[in-house]
Amino acid sequence: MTVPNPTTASRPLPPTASPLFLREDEIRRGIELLYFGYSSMIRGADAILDREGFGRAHHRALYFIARRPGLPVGDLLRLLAITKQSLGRVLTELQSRSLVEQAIGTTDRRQRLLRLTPAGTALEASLFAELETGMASAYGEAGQSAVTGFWSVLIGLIPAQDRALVESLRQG
Amino acid sequence: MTVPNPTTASRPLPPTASPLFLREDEIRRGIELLYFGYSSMIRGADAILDREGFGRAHHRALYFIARRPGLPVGDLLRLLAITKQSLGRVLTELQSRSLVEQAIGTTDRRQRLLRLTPAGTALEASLFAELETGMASAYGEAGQSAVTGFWSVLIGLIPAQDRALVESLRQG
DNA sequence: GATTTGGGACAGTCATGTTGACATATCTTG
DNA sequence: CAAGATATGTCAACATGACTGTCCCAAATC
Repeated sequence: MTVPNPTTASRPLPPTASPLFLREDEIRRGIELLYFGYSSMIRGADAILDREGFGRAHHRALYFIARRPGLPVGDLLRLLAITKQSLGRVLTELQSRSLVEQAIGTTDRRQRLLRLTPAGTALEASLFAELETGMASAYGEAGQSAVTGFWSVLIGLIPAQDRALVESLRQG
Repeated sequence: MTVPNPTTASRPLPPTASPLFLREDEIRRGIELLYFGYSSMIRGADAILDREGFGRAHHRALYFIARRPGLPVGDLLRLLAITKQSLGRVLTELQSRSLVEQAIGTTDRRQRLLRLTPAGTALEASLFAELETGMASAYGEAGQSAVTGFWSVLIGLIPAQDRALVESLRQG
């Protein structure tokens, strides 16, 4: 723990409480806004998913395959941080609905490279549009420098050894 | 929809694609960092929850009761945005483990006002410490102005009619 | 007195995660 | 080339935390 231990409730208001108290409130505010912001962002896509008979797990798979066409199964597994069995069920469903297809890896023939079919691309685009609506208006309200701060705090939340994985998604 | 519809993949690189393309990448970066940042933040508490035989639903209930001692069940329901039945099970478990207790409402005797027992306070404090570790170091790395931006983008993600609920948690 | 509201409880279902074991194809290395 | 490591898929069994729908009681409000 890099910080002294502030207990939560009924602190008896010591004379010098103010900075520590404010800090805890700032931490709690971050926790809460992150929780509600995240929940709000994904809520928009849920109606589409329901209509299609899918859940959030399907959405996450579609999202990352859209983002990185040709993604091997193992990479997707590491991104989602779930077990092979959980992912397997989701991928089987997406493939049986012809939203995702596989190709044998070129350099490593053990790999199955995932990509969206045209139907999958269309569904992912409609899901993305839902998220985008909220995110774009939040960016617009907050302004560019706020967006930079938003990113940098979130990056700081990700353990150092996981950051490369996230950065690997970036545009290129 | 407040924005034109940018489709995701295989856009045939029109001459003026660059600004739109960059914007989509910025939106996707926000989506991804929010997903990974949120996941990273809560992952720390999971080990404690496992050890106690609880799940994230219990954590969320403990968190909000700690944050607003004397919270009525209905308010907690609105914060968590789950059904009464789902919350009921969680509260029953927390009460049977003597972490949460109820009192009859003073102004409205139908209400059940929730608060943590000393044991509940201790557990919540240990869970909070896990979240705090990550959040405090992310704040420290990013700096105060980034934190402000972080908050303001997240607030922008929350639908206007829900913001009052979130703000009602603030310190006071 | 009638209706609404706050809370609780029942049964049943579903989505999504888990563990552990095992199979197959392919790549890498001694 | 043989042996081991890796990428993937698949099975059974299970846990959690959501859901819907229905019903109930007590207290507040009209």
